[in-house]
Amino acid sequence: MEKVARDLGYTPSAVAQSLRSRRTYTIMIVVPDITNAFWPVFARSVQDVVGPDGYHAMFGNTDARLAEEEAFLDEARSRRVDGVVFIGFRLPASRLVGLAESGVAVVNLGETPPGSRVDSARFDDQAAAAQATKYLLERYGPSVALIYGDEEAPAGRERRLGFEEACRAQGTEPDATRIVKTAFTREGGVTGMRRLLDLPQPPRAVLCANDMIALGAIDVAKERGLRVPKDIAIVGHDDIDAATIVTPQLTTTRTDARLLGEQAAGLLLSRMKGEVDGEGRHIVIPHQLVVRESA
Amino acid sequence: MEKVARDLGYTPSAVAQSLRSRRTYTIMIVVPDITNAFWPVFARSVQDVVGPDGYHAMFGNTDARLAEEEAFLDEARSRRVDGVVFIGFRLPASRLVGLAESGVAVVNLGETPPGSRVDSARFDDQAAAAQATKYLLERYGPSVALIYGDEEAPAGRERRLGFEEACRAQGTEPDATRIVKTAFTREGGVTGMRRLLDLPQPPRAVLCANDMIALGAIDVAKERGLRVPKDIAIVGHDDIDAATIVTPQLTTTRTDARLLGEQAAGLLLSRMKGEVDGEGRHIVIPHQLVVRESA
DNA sequence: CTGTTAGCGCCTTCAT
DNA sequence: ATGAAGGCGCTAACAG
Repeated sequence: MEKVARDLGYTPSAVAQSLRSRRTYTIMIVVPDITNAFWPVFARSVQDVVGPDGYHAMFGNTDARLAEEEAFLDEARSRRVDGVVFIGFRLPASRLVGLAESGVAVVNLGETPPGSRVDSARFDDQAAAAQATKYLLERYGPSVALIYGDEEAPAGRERRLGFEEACRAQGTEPDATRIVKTAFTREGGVTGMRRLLDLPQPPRAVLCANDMIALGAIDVAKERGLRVPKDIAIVGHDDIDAATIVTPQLTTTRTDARLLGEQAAGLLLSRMKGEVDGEGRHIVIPHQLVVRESA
Repeated sequence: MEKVARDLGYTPSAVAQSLRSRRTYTIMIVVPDITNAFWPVFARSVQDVVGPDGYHAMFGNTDARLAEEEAFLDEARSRRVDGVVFIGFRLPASRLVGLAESGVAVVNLGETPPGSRVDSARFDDQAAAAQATKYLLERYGPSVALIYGDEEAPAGRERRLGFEEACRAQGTEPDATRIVKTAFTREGGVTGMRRLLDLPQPPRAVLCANDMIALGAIDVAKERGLRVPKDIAIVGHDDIDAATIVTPQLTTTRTDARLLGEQAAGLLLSRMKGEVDGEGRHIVIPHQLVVRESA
């Protein structure tokens, strides 16, 4: 009977099943841009963890825009997904509380208000930036600069804070003209580095808030005939594949996207399976300064 | 009334709507590995095209394995998705016919049997490889080699065919010892290049079946103190971001992932919206040899 | 124009 | 053991 049906090409409707069972076996992963090398690795690793339990993933690209962040959260609600992995650049994490309250598993990739049912997994970007800055200060002296992107984004703000924290810890008040805000892209790195090198007293070392910026900074150094790190040292953040492809290979902070994904997915899964039901759990993933050639 | 409901936090259930309307506004994108730089760009561009019409995307990573390719197709059936974008490495394209027949919009990223309702968008990999090989032959003489990956994969086979076609067209019978099969990865490029350089008569120029292989090949050339392209010329395929990050910048065939995505999504969308209903349409996307520094 | 009803496909419950 | 019924939440069709 069942066999006959299956031979006839019958497949049970997951949507009817979902309506009845109130489970969709669907999660939604909302990231700024799947095109940025970090996120595919992250997404893949989340999928690899939840897949064996029958969960499949939908993706949202917000481009770090508020409207998109809200739209995907609404979509997640509407579609009755079982879980959401979210990283908000504009939307306060508090906006996730309601979703979580309504029974969907929510993992936020960033600082998260305690006391809710929202889980979180994140890196301590401020500490990472502080560590990298300290490394630069000790090795190349007080003439350090920062190129970073979007101030609104937690990643941007935290890394700037870490940079300033490390400067102050060494007794150097961070110099505003040496903190350049552009964009988290290679092009942003080009712009930022040009601005720094055009200063009356260019810096000896530059912390870039991510590897793409660092790549652009290296482009400019080469273009001006400067040797890295001999004339100017450059540090990135993320450790994307390109970090070992570029010459000189990039010294950078490794934030392991795969590990973040596994941890986030673990939190999500345990909640979706009902193994956990209380208050949010919060994981900080360790980072690591990888010293290569550029500083 | 409706306003009150919405203020109370009510959101219509998309799953009930789907059951009723028989439309899920969901598409499934099945690729080998979202972690390979080409696919995020492709996926993003598909999403950007279908998103405005309310469609959202699920992703499947097959790792080019038959079981996964089948599993995701089954999942697509079961979930009653409105459309599928599929690239099969193991599964014959004919397996898509049934799905398409049952009313879901299907776009195959590869050669596709005519006479079905399956649409397709693809590059002509054979022609691309032939063109790149011809360039190498004209510029560096008959001593050319090929490093490629998976023979089962259409991309692998077609590129090898193109290489051989171009050799024969120049009157050189392709030399089997100079056709190395490894894997479509940087590591595969390392392995392949070592094998070629250890030959009694190493080649003067190497066609790599993708950029990752070419990156590995460049690693080996550097490690052995060979200058690229002075001592050995290297050409890639894909034009990933890393192609302009590596030194020397890679000469490669650009296959525009964004364009492929837009075209595929266009085909998909027109069918999902019922604007088209007949036999499959087939698009071949133009490629382009981008000459940079490595050859 | 507002209100009721039936059924999308499934699964759990209850009855036979 | 097999079978029938009800309802998950929605919307199209129909009635008042």
